[in-house]
Amino acid sequence: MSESTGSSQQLWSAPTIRDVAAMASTSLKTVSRVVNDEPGVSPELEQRVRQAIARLDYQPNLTASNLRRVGGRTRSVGLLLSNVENPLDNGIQLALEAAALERGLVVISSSIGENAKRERQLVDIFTARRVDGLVMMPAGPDQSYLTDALRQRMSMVFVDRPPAGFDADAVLVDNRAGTARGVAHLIAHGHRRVGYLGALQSIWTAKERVDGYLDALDTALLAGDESLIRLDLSSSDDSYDAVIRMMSAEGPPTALFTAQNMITIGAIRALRDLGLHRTVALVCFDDMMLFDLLEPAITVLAQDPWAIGTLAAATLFDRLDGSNAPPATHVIPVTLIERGSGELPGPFRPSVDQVAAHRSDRLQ
Amino acid sequence: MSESTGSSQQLWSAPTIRDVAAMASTSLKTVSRVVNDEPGVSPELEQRVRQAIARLDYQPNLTASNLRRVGGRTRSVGLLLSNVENPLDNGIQLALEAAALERGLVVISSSIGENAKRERQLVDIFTARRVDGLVMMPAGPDQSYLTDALRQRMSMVFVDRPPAGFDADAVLVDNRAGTARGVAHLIAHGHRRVGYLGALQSIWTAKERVDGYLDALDTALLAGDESLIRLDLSSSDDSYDAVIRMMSAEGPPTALFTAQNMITIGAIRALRDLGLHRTVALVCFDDMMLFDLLEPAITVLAQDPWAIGTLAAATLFDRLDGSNAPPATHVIPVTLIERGSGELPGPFRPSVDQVAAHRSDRLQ
DNA sequence: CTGTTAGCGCTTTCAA
DNA sequence: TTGAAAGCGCTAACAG
Repeated sequence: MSESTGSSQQLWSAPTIRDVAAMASTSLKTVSRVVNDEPGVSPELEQRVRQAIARLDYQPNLTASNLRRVGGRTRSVGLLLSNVENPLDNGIQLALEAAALERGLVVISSSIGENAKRERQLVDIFTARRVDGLVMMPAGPDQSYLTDALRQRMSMVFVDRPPAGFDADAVLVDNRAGTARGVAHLIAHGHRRVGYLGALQSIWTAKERVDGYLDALDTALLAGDESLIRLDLSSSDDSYDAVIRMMSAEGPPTALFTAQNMITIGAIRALRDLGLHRTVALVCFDDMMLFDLLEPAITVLAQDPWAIGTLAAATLFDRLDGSNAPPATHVIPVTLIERGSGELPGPFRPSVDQVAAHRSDRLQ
Repeated sequence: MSESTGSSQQLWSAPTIRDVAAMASTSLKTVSRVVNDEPGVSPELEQRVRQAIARLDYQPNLTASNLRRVGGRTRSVGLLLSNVENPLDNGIQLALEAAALERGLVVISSSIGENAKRERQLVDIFTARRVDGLVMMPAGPDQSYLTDALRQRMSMVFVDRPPAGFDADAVLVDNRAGTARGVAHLIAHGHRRVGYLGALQSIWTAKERVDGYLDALDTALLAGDESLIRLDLSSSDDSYDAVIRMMSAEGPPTALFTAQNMITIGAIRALRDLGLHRTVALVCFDDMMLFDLLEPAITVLAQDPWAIGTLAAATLFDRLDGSNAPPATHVIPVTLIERGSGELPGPFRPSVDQVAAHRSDRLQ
């Protein structure tokens, strides 16, 4: 341990376990025992060691200890999200951090965006740091670059989107059934022309949701109409434009389903500007703060980020504890929250049957 | 490198640099050179080594390499936020992650909440992991547990709140002046009784903001009124109750200033329920998505999380690069965004002078 | 109870 | 251009 000459920090080095041992006039191993609360150190010696630790302001170097420790675990887990500014991602991060802290793990996180290359780059970085486990929301179309060999050293759990070309645990949401229910809700309220505004089709959830929309049309024996479907919207501005155009065209929809929160915001703006927000019904995938304070308040299919994050953490920890069960996929339900925008009536008065059918569906 | 027997992952170990050297029939050091792009390896040998790396799916162990490397940097930075679900925290995290990635650093993050004990616990955890730098939003009232010795090894930058009892770089926001400007805005619009709803006084920003409120009253030669001030609100429900009570009491305010986003949400709900949202003016600290879509739209003092995070990152990197300048505090301005709720007129018609004064103030 | 020796995976130093 | 040896800070295995 050398003193700083006062210039840059590199010149100063942290006290090591040797410095402590020297100051306490004992051996390296004894200090190690004290630091790790291992038994077999006399109270007097322990006292001396603790004093030396305090005096030197010694902090054990966890990365060095992990190197030799059995199993070589770093007690860290990686988290690869799409975008920390998204409420779903936040909730998952918060839940994982809470679960990890309880277990003495730290979370290393980074945002991928929707970029396959960056996904691989970040997986490499995390692998090089030897995280014990990885929770990820994959961006790329294919995860076959992940190998079984890698899985041996790093447990992996996918959230929100399943892996492709690689078999692993996943915690998903019932995008398809949820969307179908939301669209059925609009149909039950008398709508026959329901517009659909979807996100980038490269995203798995986006594809599932369109399928759910088509399912609902099928179930109601309604024909799909190309002019009512706009996909690959990547911002609220995209969505704004799409809604303006769709509502201004021939045979506009009487209701809209927006498949993601940024798209929803653009749609709300557009409906306002057209003066149609109290006329055209709206159901959205993803809840957001303040949706309940808009007029009309927004009817949504709400996901449960905390549940997703908590289940992902539990699944990961099972693997870390040595579970060898075959990979499983967990699906978390979404909740339809009726607030007004989705209950604006359509031109076809709902029959008692339809409403009843819808009600019983909801109870299920 | 031993094969797995198929049970648990601990039995399998990752290929090491030795395995690669053996397979390429060369020495350890040569492989190291190839991995680190050091010069002095013949093309043929390099080729052999790269093949072995690919065949073994070798990934260098970064933590092991950092152990011996000069300076001993782990190329990681810690981020301690208050709450990842807060938009300000998100923005800072996103900006820091982006800056860190560009520099080849990873970000280890965790949320403190408003708990001083947890703050220290997390600082210890990050110290033990030898992060090169730390960006933190302190929760506790005192950071004197941080030492100069520690600073030598771990650069520190505080965001949103300054450290107490320890001198370090900080990136703050002009909470006091910003709040004063927001309150002056209400006064200029004819209000004399402005209610104030504030967060936990244990939080530095909360204290600054009350002071700003009092400053504005002083400047306008208005007397403060205890019944118009509610502090230590910790949730939107708290805020809701406080507003209901304040508006139902004798001599209610004609305008409100809410000092934080959750408090704002409670206040908006309360005003709605009282049917006063088009009557009582409202200016808020912190912007949120959808504030512009409420009726009336919400006038806010907006912070710039990206600017805060980017500046914090730049400041931290300066230190990592060896800067020894005395610690500096940077203050980022807030922006008043007029949207309607803050421009609802009060009982005292503004004089031309007042409006003019206010306008020129805004230009500054 | 205490200490010694070896070695984790890698970089450094220095010699060939 | 290449490699052997030493050692980063710590724990494991095995002595005393």
